[in-house]
Amino acid sequence: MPEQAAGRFVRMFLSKSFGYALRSILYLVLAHDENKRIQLSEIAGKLNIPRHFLGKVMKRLAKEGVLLSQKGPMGGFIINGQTLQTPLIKIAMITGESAHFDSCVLRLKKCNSQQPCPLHQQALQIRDKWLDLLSSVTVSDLYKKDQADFIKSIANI
Amino acid sequence: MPEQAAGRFVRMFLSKSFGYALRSILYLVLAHDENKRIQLSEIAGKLNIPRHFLGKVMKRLAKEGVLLSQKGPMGGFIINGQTLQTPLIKIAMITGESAHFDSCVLRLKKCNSQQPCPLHQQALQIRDKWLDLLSSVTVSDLYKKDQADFIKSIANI
DNA sequence: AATATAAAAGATGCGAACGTCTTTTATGGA
DNA sequence: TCCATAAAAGACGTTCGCATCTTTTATATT
Repeated sequence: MPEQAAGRFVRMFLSKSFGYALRSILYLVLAHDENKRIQLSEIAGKLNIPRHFLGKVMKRLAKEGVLLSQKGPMGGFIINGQTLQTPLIKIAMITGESAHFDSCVLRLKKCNSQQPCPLHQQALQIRDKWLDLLSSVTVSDLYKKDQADFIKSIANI
Repeated sequence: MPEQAAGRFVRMFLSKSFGYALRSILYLVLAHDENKRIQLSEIAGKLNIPRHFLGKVMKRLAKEGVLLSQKGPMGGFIINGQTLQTPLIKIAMITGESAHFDSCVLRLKKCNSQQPCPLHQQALQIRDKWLDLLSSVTVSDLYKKDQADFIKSIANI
């Protein structure tokens, strides 16, 4: 089973909004200059993200305290004390709007912890690994690990 | 992070079509009677699956050889020699129509094996565990493991 | 051969994630 | 105080997985 082909049939990913949010946050982190706010149009332009769509994502991030926003002339977005310490799972929760997660990965209706399907435990373990990973990794972890490659990831379209 | 809440924000599941396919196959396995074909309306009715939608799923399964179909009076669906040996990943591939899987779980555009993002390896490992599980488990494995609970899972809505 | 049956096939509709456009609100500066 | 700027907010459009309905094709029975 070629990895690329198989991946198409199993969904294990985050929303597009999540990707937009993460890349925008990293952009703000890299471009951070004390007191200088960065505007939506710059972020959307540099990262090639639909501007108005990104506006909604950024609004939610600001509302949740992951970053700061300011209206008006010289306004824009800027990181705050929380930004670097934000775990990825928080960004996922802020941007994730899909409410239809079935606890049984096989979609068997009567499957639960009391009456688990044969895959229940193994599937839960894998999902928990995934959640643990997103919970343990923060924005600063990403920023630190391999910065050179990272800047490219962000700046390039 | 409560497990149930977190699950809503991370997508790791199979399509509805997959669930319909799997449950229908298991139904055919359990209800199997030499030479007696089972009709779409019975399966859809018993499993509470939209009939016409299931028709398309079953058609694909038959076309791929996972089971047999026959038109006309006394027609219907029936398992064949392959059915029990079918790994779940095959059902996922047949029923999976989502073609938009990004190799980078963080949706970073420049992330690949040459230039991996900080989560790339860990995320791939988790995804591979998930793919391995689906590749190693066959229909007969599900059928055998805990049959009593299973029949309930299938027969109940 | 004619008929009834059941899957195959195709047209159409729905809802949610994703995306675009316009209007409103807040704010720094003239 | 007025104006320009930039985010906030909300209306509207698009796409795709999911679902429904109708028509066509194949086949067992008469």
